[in-house]
Amino acid sequence: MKHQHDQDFESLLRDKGLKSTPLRLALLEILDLAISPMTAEEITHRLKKVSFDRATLFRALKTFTESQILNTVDLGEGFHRYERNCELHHHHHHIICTSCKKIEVVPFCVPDEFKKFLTKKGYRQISHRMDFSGICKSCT
Amino acid sequence: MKHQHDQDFESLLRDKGLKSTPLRLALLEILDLAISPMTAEEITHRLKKVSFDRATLFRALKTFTESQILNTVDLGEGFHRYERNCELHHHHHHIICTSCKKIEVVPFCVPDEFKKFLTKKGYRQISHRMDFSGICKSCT
DNA sequence: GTTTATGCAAATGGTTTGCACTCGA
DNA sequence: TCGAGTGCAAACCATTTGCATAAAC
Repeated sequence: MKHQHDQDFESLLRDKGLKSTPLRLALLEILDLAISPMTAEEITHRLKKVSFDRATLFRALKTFTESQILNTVDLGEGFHRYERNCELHHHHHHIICTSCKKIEVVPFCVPDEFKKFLTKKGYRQISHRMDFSGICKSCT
Repeated sequence: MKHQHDQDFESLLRDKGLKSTPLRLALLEILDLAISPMTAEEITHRLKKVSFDRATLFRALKTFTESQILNTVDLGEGFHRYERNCELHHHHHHIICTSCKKIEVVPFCVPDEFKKFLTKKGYRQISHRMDFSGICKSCT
């Protein structure tokens, strides 16, 4: 499985009705390779090559999230993280090490019964958030 | 089951090594009666009778959370909510209606296997967050 | 009399917005 | 060309902090 090229990113943007710009392509390149969800600041550091404005970055992150190109991840750190949202890498949850901040994907999701229960209670369009934290092996 | 009185709150504070002040007592009174976790703003409204400063409120909320008198709740709204943390009302999770913002407690928690799995992976002091959102019956 | 809590004012930090300009399609 | 995307500067908003004063124990 090889990485997507700029060309793929361009068609991705086109499919979503978004214009292709240097910042957006660079953003997709970085996030496509990321193993863990990245903060705006981490992204900024990796974007040194491309000139861009902070506001533009946040606008792009927001637009991409709305277009389902990215997921905005909240791990209770006081800021957001962003990750690619593609078929290879769909809905999942994380655990973050409270010491070294390493983030891993966790291989389970909220049990179906929970959703069923809430549906019976009359809730529609239910979604959930779940994340874990702890001290990882290396930090023990 | 009757509500705690100021006197009980005073001993609660004493037990935690905290000083008893008008604001703190008023805060405990309000939160002890609250059915859902409240925002700092909601609390401020209910505190009209007592004069206090915003910074002091946040300091009290922080102190109380550190002393386990309160839980700080994050439902991804962009601000925090606070709720009493007592034996009658321990660890639990919420669902918030995305339309009317009503919050309910949900009668389940993350399965034990999840924690076991993460423990086997080498994680210690694991904690979790889980919350739901959806459109409630009344808002359908 | 100490220690801790409070008020005031100013700062913080992530994120957003208004507006004029620029660039991609 | 024409609307979407960008840069700049300023605003936002929940929360925090420094510091001097005041209240609790």
